[in-house]
Amino acid sequence: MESEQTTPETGISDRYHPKQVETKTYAWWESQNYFQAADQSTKPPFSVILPPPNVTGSLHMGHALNHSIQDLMIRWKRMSGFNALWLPGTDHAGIATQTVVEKELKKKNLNRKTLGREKFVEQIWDWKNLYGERIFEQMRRLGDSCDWNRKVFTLDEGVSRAVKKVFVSLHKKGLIYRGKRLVNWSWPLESAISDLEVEHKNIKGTLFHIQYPLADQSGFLTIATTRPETLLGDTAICVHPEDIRYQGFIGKEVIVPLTTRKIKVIADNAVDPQFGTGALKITPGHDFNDFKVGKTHQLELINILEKNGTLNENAGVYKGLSIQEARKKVVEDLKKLNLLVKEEPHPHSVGHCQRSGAVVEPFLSEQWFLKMDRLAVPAKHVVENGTVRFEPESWVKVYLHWLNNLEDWCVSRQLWWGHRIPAWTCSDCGNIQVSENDVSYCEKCRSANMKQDEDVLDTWFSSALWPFSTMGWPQDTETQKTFYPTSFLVTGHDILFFWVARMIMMGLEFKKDVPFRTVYFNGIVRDSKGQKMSKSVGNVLDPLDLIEKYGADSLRLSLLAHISAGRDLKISEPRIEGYRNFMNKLWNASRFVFQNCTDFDLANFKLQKSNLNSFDQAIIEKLGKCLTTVDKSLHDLRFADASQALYHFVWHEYCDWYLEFSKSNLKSSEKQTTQYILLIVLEKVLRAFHPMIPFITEELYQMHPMKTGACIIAEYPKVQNDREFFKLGTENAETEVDLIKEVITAVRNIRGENRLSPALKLKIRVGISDEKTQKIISENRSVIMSLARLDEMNLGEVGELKKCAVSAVSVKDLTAQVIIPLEGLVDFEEEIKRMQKAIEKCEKDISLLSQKLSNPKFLENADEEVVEVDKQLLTNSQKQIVALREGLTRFR
RNA sequence: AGGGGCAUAGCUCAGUUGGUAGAGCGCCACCCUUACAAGGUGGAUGUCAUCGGUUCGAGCCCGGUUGCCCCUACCA
Repeated sequence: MESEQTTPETGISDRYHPKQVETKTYAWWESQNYFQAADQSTKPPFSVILPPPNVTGSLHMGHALNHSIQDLMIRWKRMSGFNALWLPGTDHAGIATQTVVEKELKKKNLNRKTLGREKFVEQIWDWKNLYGERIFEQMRRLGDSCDWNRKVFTLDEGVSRAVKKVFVSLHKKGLIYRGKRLVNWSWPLESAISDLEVEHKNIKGTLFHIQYPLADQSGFLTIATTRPETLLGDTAICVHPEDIRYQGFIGKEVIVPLTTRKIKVIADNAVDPQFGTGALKITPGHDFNDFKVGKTHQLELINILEKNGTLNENAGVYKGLSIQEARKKVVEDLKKLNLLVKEEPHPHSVGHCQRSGAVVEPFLSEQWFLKMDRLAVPAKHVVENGTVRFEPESWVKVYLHWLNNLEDWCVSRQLWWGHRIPAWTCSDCGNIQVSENDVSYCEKCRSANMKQDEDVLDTWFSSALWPFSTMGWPQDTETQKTFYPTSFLVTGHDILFFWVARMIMMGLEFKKDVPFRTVYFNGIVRDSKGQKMSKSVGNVLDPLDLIEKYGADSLRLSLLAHISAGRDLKISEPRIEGYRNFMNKLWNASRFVFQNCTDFDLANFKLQKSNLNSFDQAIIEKLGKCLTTVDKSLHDLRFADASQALYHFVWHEYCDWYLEFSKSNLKSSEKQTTQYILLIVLEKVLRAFHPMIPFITEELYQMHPMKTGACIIAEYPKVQNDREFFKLGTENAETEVDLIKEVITAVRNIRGENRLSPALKLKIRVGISDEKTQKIISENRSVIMSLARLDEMNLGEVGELKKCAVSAVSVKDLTAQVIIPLEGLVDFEEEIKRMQKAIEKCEKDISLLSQKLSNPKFLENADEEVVEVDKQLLTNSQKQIVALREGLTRFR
């Protein structure tokens, strides 16, 4: 049975309900314009551009991770006095979007070809206007604090202008050129794709050995191929020049099977004599290597394919067949002619189109290319010299290696959705004009028959300009002056080449400065078994479901608390549940504080340093250390460390101990001081935790009597900014409190090990041999008695140990023995075991430490501090073992 | 083939100048102790993959081996 309790005085529920908080809070932040950054400000700038999600996209776990990091950084910087801009936008995602809309059309029995370009593009726009910003709504659920007023779409007019300008400028510089080349062709898309869009997959293929009859009928030459149908485009046979088997064949002619064409046998080093038969058929029109060989030997180039992947008239009777069909047919026909001499299984890797999944065919066509070598040089430098920092650094090598081995980038796509290439061809004289503005007549022949290029640009072309095209470039805007270069980029390493490298090149070329200072590579979110999440496997976790179930903060923290740069992250529901429990813990701790502080008079309270007890000083000390760790971790981009430090402080320092100590202090004359410390520590924690878990912290902050406005724009707590307060914390108090905790833990331990009921109040004795310890224990008698559940505690000599459990505690130079008479309470066997174990541990320590300390080389070489610590440990262990042994003998 | 990464408690992972192995989850036991059972208290569990080297001292540094993962390129 679950029952919902609320506190009458405060009306706060005893469980945290994220749903009741999140939407309301987000709407409030947005209405107050808290996410807005200013183009001009006296504050230092901090800017992040959102890697633009596809308009077809919906929020997945990858986004959740990536955005949690960005939002953490933005909120942290915003609270730390920066003019923080998180600039959102979406990507038109050429192929992806076109595919989605085509599918929609298919349902209505339409297709893009019958619709025509103009109508089809209209349809896509309609679709985009309907669904294109769905992901922004989902981002709001996560809590992303983007400056929504600045949202950009890659096909917006401003961005389009930037794209045209860059294209024209690169063309003028001779970096963009048109060329007829072999490209990776995706026949379902009927478009070229870039090298990066080709995915290599290992498949089980077949190696066919095929005989080519010599033209002089003196015999055969046998070649091996995995793609027999391409023989229809063969224009040579090639062997290695030093291959003795084939010396007699070089220069002769063979007949291409199934045709009447005669082709030459040539020699080239490109052939590996070890592979297959050592003879290679050359098909320059359909193979990248053959294309090169064809070029050096000036071979004819035969194209046997149509754009849609069927064979053309050059394939003779095979015309109209698909590649697969043709392959089957060719093999059959070769068999009939007894020209197929061998088929062997041959595993090899084949390029597939990343988008459509089809096998990529090398295909000769006219495309636009961007020369990369010149752009790559400065892009290498800025990463080498650290102007752009990669985190983790290991990606630098990968990046440089790629830039050193660059092919030119095929930037044209035979699609309809995207930035149309700003180039016009004269139908009369063939002149090509590239221009930012529409071209109406030919500059060469004055003809008005100018036709714009049908192709659009690769989506990544506009993405490469994103850091400045979103800020109004090519116009000279204040936004750019303030926020370019951006401060921080968070992205997956899968788009290091697609996007990051190209942004660096374009930024340097057109803004003369890097696009960002730091790139943080987040890993991939995997399922609990380490598998990639995929629909077909059915292991996809939907962030929106998780938010619905556990709240956005739980999701964010479970991601943030476990990331380390560049490493993949396994996530499962039980983990998120754990962080949901933490939210509840924080909620209830706050509830406790608010309940107990309803009578606290903040306005008239004046903190007296002398009123602070050890617990107060110790918790301030711990909080200071925690905040220092958080600050350092965030600067070092160690988000997990920062999150865990706060998590640990809240649960295991503040809740487990300070709150418990406060219960008796709230009844004492120090009540007001305790209330104040309870409140102020919580208030700082809420602010410090806000960037990771914004919703719950804002909600609790709004209930907090010390709030000033909104948590989201409150100052981020830092020890340096609050020296007066943190000076109140002391190491001495921390040590004292640690000793008190140890004593309490010792009693609980004996109780637990001996299965003594928590309800049973115990009588104990604490053996003490120094005044300092004596003072601490006696001053905190009531707290110890209450938390250890005692009804009697005597201090003094160790005394009589007959039938007593003994536990020795020590913190730094403070030591004590906790002695509990167990006569009549327990089965002694358990207690004997416990004490024997403790003695064994002591013995082990003593032997290890004394061995170390008697080694002269250790004393010589080790740091003084290390030696001191070890000496202290040894002394303590020696003291402890005496009492334990004594106790054990008296037990029997 | 080249490059990179990983191997630590049953699971997921920390462990940043080398100084006696940690957390969370899970597990076991006892507890509705007036913030929280989405909780409290206590407990068990590791030849830190393997071999060798450097060192007074190695989870950490160096070299070899094994196993898994990723990237780039090629595979007629």
